[in-house]
Order: sequence, then C-alpha cells, then structure tokens
Amino acid sequence: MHKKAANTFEALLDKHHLKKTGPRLQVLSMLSSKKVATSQPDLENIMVDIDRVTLYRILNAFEEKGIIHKVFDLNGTANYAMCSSKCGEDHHHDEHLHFNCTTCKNVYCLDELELPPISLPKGFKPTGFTLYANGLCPKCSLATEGK
Amino acid sequence: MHKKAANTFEALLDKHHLKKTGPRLQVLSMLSSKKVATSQPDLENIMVDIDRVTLYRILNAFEEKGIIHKVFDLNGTANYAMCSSKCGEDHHHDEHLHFNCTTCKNVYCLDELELPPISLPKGFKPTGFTLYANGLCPKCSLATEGK
DNA sequence: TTAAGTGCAAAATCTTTGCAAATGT
DNA sequence: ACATTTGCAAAGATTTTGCACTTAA
Repeated sequence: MHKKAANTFEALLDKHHLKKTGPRLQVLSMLSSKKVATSQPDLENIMVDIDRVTLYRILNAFEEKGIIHKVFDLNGTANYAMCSSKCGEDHHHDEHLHFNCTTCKNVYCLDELELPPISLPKGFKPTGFTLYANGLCPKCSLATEGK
Repeated sequence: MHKKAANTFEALLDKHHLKKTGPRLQVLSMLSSKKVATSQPDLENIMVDIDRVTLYRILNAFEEKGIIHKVFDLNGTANYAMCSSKCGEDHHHDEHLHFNCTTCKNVYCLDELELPPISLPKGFKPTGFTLYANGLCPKCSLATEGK
C-alpha cells in the first residue's frame, strides 16, 4: 500500500514530464498524507531539508501542471492541496468548497460537495466558482461542545 | 450630491471615532467612486501622495471598523471595497459573490446576490461564506462578443 | 551527455515597527 | 494642549532572479 503510493507519485511526475527527484516526491507524499490544504510556511517548516526557493519552484510547477491547487486562506496565505482526480492540465477542478477553520486554521477541501447553481447578473460569463466558508471544523467544534 | 457624499464620509469617520484626515477622506472617496474592489497596488498608484505605510494603516483601521472589507483576488492580492450598509463593527457582511474578471482583473462585489443555502458535511459549523467566481465581466464579455 | 532541477547568494517586493513631527479636536 | 495620525527610515518577511553545481534520463 505504501509501495503503491510511491509508485503513484512517480507515475504522476512521469505523466507530466517532470523528473522524479527527491524534493518533488517529498512534497507529493507530504501533501497526499493530509486531507487538508497546507500553507506554504507550514511546508517550509516541515520540510526543512528542501531549499525554500526549490519549494517555490516545485509548488509552482505542480500547480501549472494541475497536480496540486492553491487556495488562499483567510489571511491571504497560499495553501496547497492535491488536486482531485478530476483535475487535468487543461481543466482545473478546484471549484469546490474550502472550509477555513477559525480555530485550528486548517483548510479543508470538500471536493465531494456539489455547489448549487448560481445565477449571476446579466452580462457576467463565469468560468469557475470557488466557495469559501469559515467557522469551526468538526474537530474544533467537538472541542467546544456545550459551549 | 457631491457635498452630501463628502458629509457622508465625515459622518462615517465620526461614527467610528476616527479623525477626519485628508488621507482617510481620499481613500473613502476613491473606494466609493468605484463599484469594484481595488487592489492595494492600484490604490498606491492612484494615491501617490499618501505614504505607503499610511495606506496600510488606513486600510487596516477601516477594515477593523467594518467600513471596508478585504477580498483576495485570484493572485492572492488584497482588494478593498466599501462595505454595504449592512456591515457593522460587529457583523461583517462580506458574504456575497466576488467576481474576478480574468481580462480586466477587476473584482466586482455583487452584494445584491443571495447565496443559495449550502449544506456542509456533518460536524462543520460555518459562520460565514464567501463565493468567488472568475470569468468575463459584462464589459469584457461584450468586447469579445461573437468570439 | 545533456537538459532539467537544485541550492546558494542576492535582488526585488511586500508588510510591519519605531519614532519624531504634524494635525485634528 | 493632547491624543491621533502621518511620514520617513529601517527592520522583517516574502517572493523572484541568476548562476554554478548536481542529478535523472
């Protein structure tokens, strides 16, 4: 199962004509291990052995290829998460709900959720939607249970 | 009508116990004159006579008081717009749709639009929603008419 | 072998902080 | 007069760029 995951990462890099380097595999396994988006500062702190500049370049490359997507949290900080399988180099599927917990600061990407149809004023031609919500995530909500 | 607007700005500052200074009135009249949110870089370029640091402080103060609200565009850049009348120091009403035009880069705050009710997975306790859309605004859409 | 990727140094930006001078009340 | 607010200088943080060295293919 772990082997399989590793292979998946290498296949992913192959697919996008990116070399399978240590730093890139590290980033992939890191992001895959979390169900929430990770902020760039956090990534830097976790993967101290990767140069900060290299991290920038890896994240940018991955985003361009549609391997990960970037979402800004309430502070305008970039957070990164693996794209769902629906993402492609062409079509970027990050039109889901991003839930920003005000307590633990985690950003949850709720892929499964369907956005209800939105009607815009006349003239606007939307190509994509992203919905942000903030509040308490299940874990923090539980911790505050009963006020 | 213009006089009235100026008075409105002064009243607004009074209401929030902020001194009526030149820079602050400038920012208010600037932001009020546009129906779209303005990015901080743009504000700096437009109001070159206001010190950059002063602008930071004014924008922060206004945001804290609920006079303006901040919205991040697709590039993670902060954009500012006047709050609708519904905003207060306590309750911040920026739960409307922000439309980010991919051509002219303008950010439209579509206050009037009601967000459809969103149901979240069990456990999430949302306190606020913000919806972003990107695509073509009416003006740019018109310019591209007929492909 | 060689094109792509990394790491380091350094530049360019962006944002915050401290303090003296200016300004509104 | 006095507390705020401003502007400048300078520190801190973030992001980008250039280039020599390393590494995957």
